[in-house]
Amino acid sequence: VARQSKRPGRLSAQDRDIAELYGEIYAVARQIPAGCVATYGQVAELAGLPGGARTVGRAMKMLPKGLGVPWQRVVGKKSRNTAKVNILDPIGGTVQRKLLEAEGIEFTDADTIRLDRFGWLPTK
DNA sequence: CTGGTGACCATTA
DNA sequence: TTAATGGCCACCA
Repeated sequence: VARQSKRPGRLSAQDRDIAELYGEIYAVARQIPAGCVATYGQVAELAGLPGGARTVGRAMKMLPKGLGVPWQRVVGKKSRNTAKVNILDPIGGTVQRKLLEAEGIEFTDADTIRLDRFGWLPTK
């Protein structure tokens, strides 16, 4: 199937446009209540992007300031029941932990959060 | 187009 | 538990 020679409109993620995609991601992130965290994969799934965790990460990276999106509440997954803040990240760095602690989130380790205590349970 | 990169994740050893 | 591997998908050179 020689379909790629045309480059129609890069519809990799179904038929959603990129801007709409990021808008959806930001909309989901805004729904995370203070004092809770959600994983990248969780946000991706709620935004209609199963398996698009990296896309969420990229959306957060390019997040414009002043949009009111609580980026600090989107964290990486460590194990089945824990999430982690990447302290080594040059963007969020240690700032993310301070912001989360200011919202009442407690760390069980230098970079670990227990999801059974602070994980966001979406109100289906 | 190709190839490399990464605010990720699941699986395997 | 950690480390390595493969997959994922948008972005960039």
